[in-house]
Formats: sequence, C-alpha cells, structure tokens
Amino acid sequence: MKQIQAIRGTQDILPGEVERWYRVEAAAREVFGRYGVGEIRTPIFEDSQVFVKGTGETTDVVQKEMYRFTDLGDNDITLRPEGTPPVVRAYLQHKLGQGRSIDRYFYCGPMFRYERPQKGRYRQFHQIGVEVLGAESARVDAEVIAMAMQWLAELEVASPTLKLNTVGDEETRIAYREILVAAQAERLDELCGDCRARHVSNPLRVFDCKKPGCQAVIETLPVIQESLSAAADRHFNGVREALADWDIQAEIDPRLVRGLDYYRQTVFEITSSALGAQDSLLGGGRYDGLVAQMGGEDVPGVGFASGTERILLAMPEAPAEAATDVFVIAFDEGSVDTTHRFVHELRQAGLRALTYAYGGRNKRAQSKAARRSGAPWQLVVGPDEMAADRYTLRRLADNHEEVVSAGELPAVAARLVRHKASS
RNA sequence: GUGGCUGUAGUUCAAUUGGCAGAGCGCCUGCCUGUGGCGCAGGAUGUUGCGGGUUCAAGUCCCGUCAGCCACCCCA
Repeated sequence: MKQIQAIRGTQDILPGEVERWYRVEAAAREVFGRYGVGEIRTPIFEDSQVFVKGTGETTDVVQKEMYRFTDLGDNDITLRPEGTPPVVRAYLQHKLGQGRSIDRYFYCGPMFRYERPQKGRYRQFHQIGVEVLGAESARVDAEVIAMAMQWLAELEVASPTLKLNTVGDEETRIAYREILVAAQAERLDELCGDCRARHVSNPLRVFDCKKPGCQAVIETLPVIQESLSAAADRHFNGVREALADWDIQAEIDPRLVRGLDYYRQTVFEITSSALGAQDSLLGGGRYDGLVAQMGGEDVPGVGFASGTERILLAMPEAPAEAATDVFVIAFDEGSVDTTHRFVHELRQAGLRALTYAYGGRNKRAQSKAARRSGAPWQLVVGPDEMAADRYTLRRLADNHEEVVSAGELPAVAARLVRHKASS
C-alpha cells in the first residue's frame, strides 16, 4: 500500500521546530502589544465574495490561486488566501468601529494559495499580520512600519531591508493611469502577453514584470511620483519624515507595486538577502477605500502581512531549549517504583520531570535518554539511596550536588529549578 | 501554470562499464564501571519514493507518476 503523505505544499511542524514558531508568535504579541494592537481570530474559510471583493477580482490570487469550492449546502466557499479582507469583514459585521476612532488588530494563522511550492512558498503557509482601521495620518503608516521593523529586530532576522513607495491616492491614480496607459500604448508591441493584458486590466502591474523586454520598456515609463496630487505628496512626505525622525532607514523604490488591488498611497516591503528568490518577509501598505468597497463607511486602513515560514528561514538557528527540568534514572529493577513515584511528585510540584525506566531499559539507555532530554538536573534512584533515604540531585553542567530525603525532594527540586530559571 | 535538478536505513551519505544493497552517526541488548556524551561484544532497521518497461541481471538505462529543491510566475 502506498504510504499516505502530507498534501503537496503543506508540512508538519514537528517538536523541536515548533519552539521557533512560539518565539515568532510571542514576539509579535509582545511588540505589537506595545503599539496597542490586540489579536483577532477569524475563520479559515469565508464566503468567496470576501476575497473577490476585498482582494480584488483582477488579482492573480483571486483568479488562479484560491482554494475555492462549493460546500454541501451549495455555498461558494474559499480557504482564506490572505488576512485583510476577513478582518475588514469582521470589523463591519461586529460594528467594531463604533466608539473608538482607531482600531488595531493582528492576526496569526494559516493561509492557502494554490501555487507551485518552493522553499519559502507553500500552499498552506502562515501569516502574521496587522491592520489599523480608522486612521488617515501618515504617522500611523510610519508606526506600523516601525512596529514591523522592531519585531524583526527582536527576532534577529538577517539583514532586513525596508523598501517604500507610494501608489498615490484616487486623484493621483486617475491622472497617472491616463499618462501611463498612453506611454505603454506607444510601445505595446515590445511588451509580453501578460503585460499587454495588464495594460488593459491593471496597467500599474506591468511594473512587476521581470521579463527583459518589458524591463526595457518599464525603465522608460513615467513614475507615479511625478503625478502625485498635493494631498498624496504630503502624505508620502509625512511617512518619510516620521521614519527619518525615528532613525528608520527606508529605501525609496519608485517601482515597488503590490499585487493586491486595494493598496493606496503608502506601500512597503521588507526583504531579506538571506532568502533567495522568495525574499519578501513582509509586505503591506495603506488601503483607504477597502472598507467602503466591502460595504462599510469610508474608513481608512493601513497594515501588513508577514510570512512566518520566511521569517523563520531568515532567523538564526536557536539553541534547543531543554523541555525537561529533572530526569530520574532507576539504577536497577528494584528502584523503578520509587523512580516513577518521584517523577509523579515532581510533576505535582510543578516541575517538568521525565524518566525512561520502562520495560527493563538498562542504565545505559536511561542515561542516553537523560542526555537527549537536555534536562539540567539528574537524579539516580538505587538501593543505597532508598536504604539511607538520601538522594542526590546532580546538576550536570557543573556537578553541583544537593542531597535530600525522599520527603524533601519535590520542594528542594522546585527551589533549585526556579532559582536557575530566574538567574 | 512553464522549464530544469534530485529522490538509497531514523539521519548523513556510499555502491566502478548494469553484476550479492553498504558505512558513519543514531537506535536496541549484554558485559563493565554508583551517577558513563567511556570501553568491549552483539543486534535490528530498506518493496532503493511509487508504477511500468528493456535485460540473463536494474539503486544504476527508458517511460510514467508522486514529492522536494532551483529559476520563471506570484507573493508573504
């Protein structure tokens, strides 16, 4: 029979690896908390319209990457490919905007896109993202970026580079689109098929194309910065000034364009040179208009999404944290019952205790298991100890020993372990 | 969705022109040593990713398929 395996592009996160995930998530909660951002959890699947309307009908994500199906009740369902539209949907559904002018949320969880898997790109992948709704100030854009940078710094991510651009407000985009379409039309025959299609559907996306022929044309196309409305120009300068004021280096990239339709004004991306082709750790921007697009008031928004797998790839290998405090070894068969009783008592006392004295494992096997566990403390139970009621807790790192009776063991061990944890 | 590279024990990797599937580490047992990253002796583990084909003979050659990786694409 064929071995059943995980679906292509999905993976198991195993013990020993999951601890690094905890670290990323814990740092997110902690750093985001400093900015007043609280967690929101939305369903993993939604009505497909959430993404068709939110992410945008013309995007590749919606057109060819969604896990979209009809359920048994004949509903059009999609496994979420990104986090922003569901947050906006929840924001509207629960009328979260009432009472507060600025709402800040982060989410954390799996996303699904049907793409060809590669390192740093999976069909089920994980994102941690932030959405700030109800603020139009450029300072909030800068705060969101500062928060992302702070988080990556705490995670010791390798060489993060912030790239920043503006795609203009509505007024800018209407004016710029005309100029851009005209410029592209002049050299349409030099563009690839995809770009000729984008020229009609979404001319801004032509900037994403990496084909040499298109690159040659792109070099000559007018950039949006030259068409910025006064308001958009002021906003972008506001973001840049705030970042400069907080000593955050930003590389202005006039051709940075995001692939989702809802971005307006500020867009940014943080890449890492440690990653190869899929080098984007995190991307985001402002999405004024999305809330209205999804049926709400005209509420502005700004946020980002990060790829957890990619952050993990760019993070240093953490030294393994011991998952056990005390490992108890039975010297012989006659010591096994006492060994297990001690383990039980240590656990009752709040310690992480482990033994390997099962089914006649010899001392050698137990000793190896103790080493594998990484437990800083070891206790051997043998006939001599039991006869004298004197047991030795031994710290492997420096051979420090504490001799205790059976009755004192849990309390003494708890004190020793706590002392170590706090030092 | 396109093109390419790679799949051998738990793991890292060998296996000459097609010729008996192996090693290190890890794992298990015994001996030894009262607290062993020791020593000695022994042991287990594979439909060589899967399915076909060529051949006296396939880990090796051919076809298909699945998976991973690289580039494109896309994006976080």
